[in-house]
Amino acid sequence: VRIPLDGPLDLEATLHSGQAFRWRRSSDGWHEGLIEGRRVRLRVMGGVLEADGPAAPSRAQVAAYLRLDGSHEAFLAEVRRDVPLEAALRALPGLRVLRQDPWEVLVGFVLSQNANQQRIRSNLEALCAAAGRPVAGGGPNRVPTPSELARLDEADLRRLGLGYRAPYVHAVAHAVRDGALALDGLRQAAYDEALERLVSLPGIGVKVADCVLLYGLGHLDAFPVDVWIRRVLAETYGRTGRQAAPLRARAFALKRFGPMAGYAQHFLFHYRRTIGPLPRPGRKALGQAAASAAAP
DNA sequence: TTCCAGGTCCGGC
DNA sequence: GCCGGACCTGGA
Repeated sequence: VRIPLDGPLDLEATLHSGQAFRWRRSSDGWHEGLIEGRRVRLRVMGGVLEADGPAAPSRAQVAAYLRLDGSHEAFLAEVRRDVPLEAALRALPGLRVLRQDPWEVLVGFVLSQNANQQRIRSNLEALCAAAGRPVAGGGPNRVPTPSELARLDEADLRRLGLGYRAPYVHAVAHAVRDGALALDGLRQAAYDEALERLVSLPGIGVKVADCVLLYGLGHLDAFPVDVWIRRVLAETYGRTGRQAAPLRARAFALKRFGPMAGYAQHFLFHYRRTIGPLPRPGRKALGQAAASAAAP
């Protein structure tokens, strides 16, 4: 499949910025992974996205996953920009927030607590190898469904190297399998209600829930606050302590960036992780408290 | 060897 | 409500 692109698409940044954990770089700029459980490799050449493989996902599935449907441009058009965000958007022109399967995102981010990207990946692959179905064309298995994952007990999960996350994964698999948590139902739910439902599960706090909402459930107003965003809030916006607590941070972000603040978060996050501290807004643009806190 | 990694839970103020 | 410590494990 060949899909002509309207604007820049940076697969390297998009697929390896910590929103998805299973993509692998292969030779010549190709990235290999699964979309909708189908094996595919992707690359961008001369303004065209190439997606191929023997049983590759459809054009529509690829386009939806990468937001080649105008939703990325809608973000660019509608987001409110300040100096730091403008710098991040300019430095990362091809970065996008993927539209992923919420179940896969949920499992990935439950594994993410107190871990690094490499460990998250290795744990996730271990789960897929142990409980997921094989894929046509070989390669890594699909992410196990809730029922498939629920067949492993806590001891099994610990043997796979999940550590203390084992009971969390076990509980989450059972909750989704048994319908105690209906993920797809959370798409239409209001942010507050969806957050409350997710956080009620063991091992899911506000940070993980926000990631599931943003990366998997289309709640672009979810604003995950992790250590990197905490750094941005402190260094760039002079917000520390209570001012950086998730609830207040989200309110601040929505006011500053608008209803797609979560999408903007991914740019701030990736910039801070891969490039460094963001430029600071002019004093006038900061809130009064922040401006006085930032003063010498 | 020691420390840290995209957090969450639990107990004490 | 807020603050601090423990928590599996693998890699630097």
